[in-house]
Amino acid sequence: MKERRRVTIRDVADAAGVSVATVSRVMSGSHTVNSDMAERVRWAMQELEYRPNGAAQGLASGMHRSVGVVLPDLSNPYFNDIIKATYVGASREQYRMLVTEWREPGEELGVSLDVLSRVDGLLLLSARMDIDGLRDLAARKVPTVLVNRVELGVDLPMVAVDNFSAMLELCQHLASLGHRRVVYLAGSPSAWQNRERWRAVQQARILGLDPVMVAADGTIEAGFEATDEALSHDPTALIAFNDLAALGAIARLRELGLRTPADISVTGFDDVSLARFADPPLTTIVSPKAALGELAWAMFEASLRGERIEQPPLLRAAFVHRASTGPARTSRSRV
Amino acid sequence: MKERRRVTIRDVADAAGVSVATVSRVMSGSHTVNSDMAERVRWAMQELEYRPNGAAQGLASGMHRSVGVVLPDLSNPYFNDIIKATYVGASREQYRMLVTEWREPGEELGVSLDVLSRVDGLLLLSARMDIDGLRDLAARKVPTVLVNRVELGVDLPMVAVDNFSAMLELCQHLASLGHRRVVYLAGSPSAWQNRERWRAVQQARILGLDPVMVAADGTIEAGFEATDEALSHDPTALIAFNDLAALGAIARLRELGLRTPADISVTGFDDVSLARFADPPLTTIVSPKAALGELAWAMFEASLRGERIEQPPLLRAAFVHRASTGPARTSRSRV
DNA sequence: CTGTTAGCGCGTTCAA
DNA sequence: TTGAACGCGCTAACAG
Repeated sequence: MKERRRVTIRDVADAAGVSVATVSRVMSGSHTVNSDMAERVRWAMQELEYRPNGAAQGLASGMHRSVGVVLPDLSNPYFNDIIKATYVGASREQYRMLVTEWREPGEELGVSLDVLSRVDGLLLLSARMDIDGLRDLAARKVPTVLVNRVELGVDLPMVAVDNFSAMLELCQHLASLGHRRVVYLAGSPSAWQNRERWRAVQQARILGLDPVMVAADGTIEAGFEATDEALSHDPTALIAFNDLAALGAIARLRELGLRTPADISVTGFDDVSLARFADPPLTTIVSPKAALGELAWAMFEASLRGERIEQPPLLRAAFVHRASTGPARTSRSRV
Repeated sequence: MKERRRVTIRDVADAAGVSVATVSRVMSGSHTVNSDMAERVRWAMQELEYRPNGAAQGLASGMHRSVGVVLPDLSNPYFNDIIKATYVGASREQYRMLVTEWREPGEELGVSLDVLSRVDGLLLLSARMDIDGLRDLAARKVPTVLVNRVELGVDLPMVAVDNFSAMLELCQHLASLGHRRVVYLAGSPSAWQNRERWRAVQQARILGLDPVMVAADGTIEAGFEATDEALSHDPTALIAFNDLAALGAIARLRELGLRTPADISVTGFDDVSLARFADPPLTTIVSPKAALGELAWAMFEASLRGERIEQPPLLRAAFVHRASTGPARTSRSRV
């Protein structure tokens, strides 16, 4: 295992007794190469343990064979399954994944642009930048797909779950259990998914629901902390923005001596892997995270090839009734 | 938002009426530049919305300003906090993060090498490749730090948690509660952390524990499914490789009508964010995931600068007693 | 089918 | 202090 200078295409060419162009050709799988010449080249590459320099390839060809993934928060486990599915697609095509989070709202566009010189395009997960930002990106004609966000009037391929219908179905479920006074534990106000879900909850007035919104932000901690304020509205059910917030809420309710669902029902959204193992198992919406990731990659790939992409329909998310919801308790003051 | 050709350093130079070299200098913060010239350049960069081409910078300077993060499984939320902390450090230094998982054991080295042509170095999270692989990497003299793995005889900086001591402390806790017959729900056999934790559990024989190992793999599902076999050994406590497996086990126990900890105690490891919100809240080990990520980045950075790195001591992980453990039930057959 | 060569965009000598 | 010119490693014409 001796130390060695980086071996370049030049070294391979010399070792094989051919030109660098030929080496480049066998790498790209060009069929216009004499087969035993190609064999010699491959042998030399093996022998020298040649690894093409990605930066050089990118600079010369304009293709980087990597995709930029931009998301709000790396620590949020919700994105894991999406990223995973995307990664599977990407690696199948020998693509690498450059992951960036932005944290500060307002940094999102900057971060995206920054990474643009090292990738062939972008996957924007749960983008929250304003429409102008999206338009800016769209105008750059760089393959970019929006995941978990739908924005009419922006010329970008997008893939998202039908949050509205799913949430409405969940509300229907609650209504049928006799719930009326409910609190929506909100996600980030600037998140499209939050707006859709809240829109559905409001729509559910026609089902008899009487919803109030309480701010949180889709983390366990936020769900935990927002619960006290939620209870001040004397609800029979808590509709959390997502599973994490729901889990946090349940933990707080337990602390307060309130039983779920006997005293109060709680619903989640997403069906993270823990949801069904929680106590009680969470009534929630199964968002097709893997499908989302796969589809996002597929659209990205199509976009790379310059194909004109037809907008796929919103992905359906299934409602699943587990044990965290039950009949509304009859209206008497809580414990 | 008109469409436009990529603006290069040339454009900036022209707009500012200077040479490209000068522009390059102000970018690198060279102090040998006339200040109003520098000002003009900065103005031109602003005006043209100039973004240096990363690939070109990488090619010219030999630095890619990005780090490769290699891990076993993107969907495992355990890594989120580590990656997050690493990312914070990296982005502070304008570094990007190229993330890759390997899935198939045996692909790890290949994946690592593959990414090496586009990054300045590697962060190997919970690496499971064999020593020869590590040595191969070490011989390449590329900045590489091992996270969650310690391997004497490999010349690579490494940072890890003191799994052994922490697990021993946890065992001490169980022993003091009168537990004797315990089952260790194992993680991946090739994971260093698993080996360390199991080693500690075995060591705990001197504390009176009588441990049996049952295969699992550190996921909720695996913990859930391994529980039945674990019970066949009639333990009073389950020591799970990590929190996820513990949570899965508890879910299964509940299904079986066994109460935690009244009928059987369960411990986790890591203290993922859900652990304290679970029912019952998990007795576990708080691994300093953020510190791990920060330290990993710091060591990587030092390694980049060519500094000789002194091996830091293992990070201490605190034991935390919550409600999933209690006195061993007196020995009578289970329900 | 193969080799020569001109860039890709930028960092970095080396003179001036 | 500044600019001209070379080279980083590779791809993609263009010749032959």
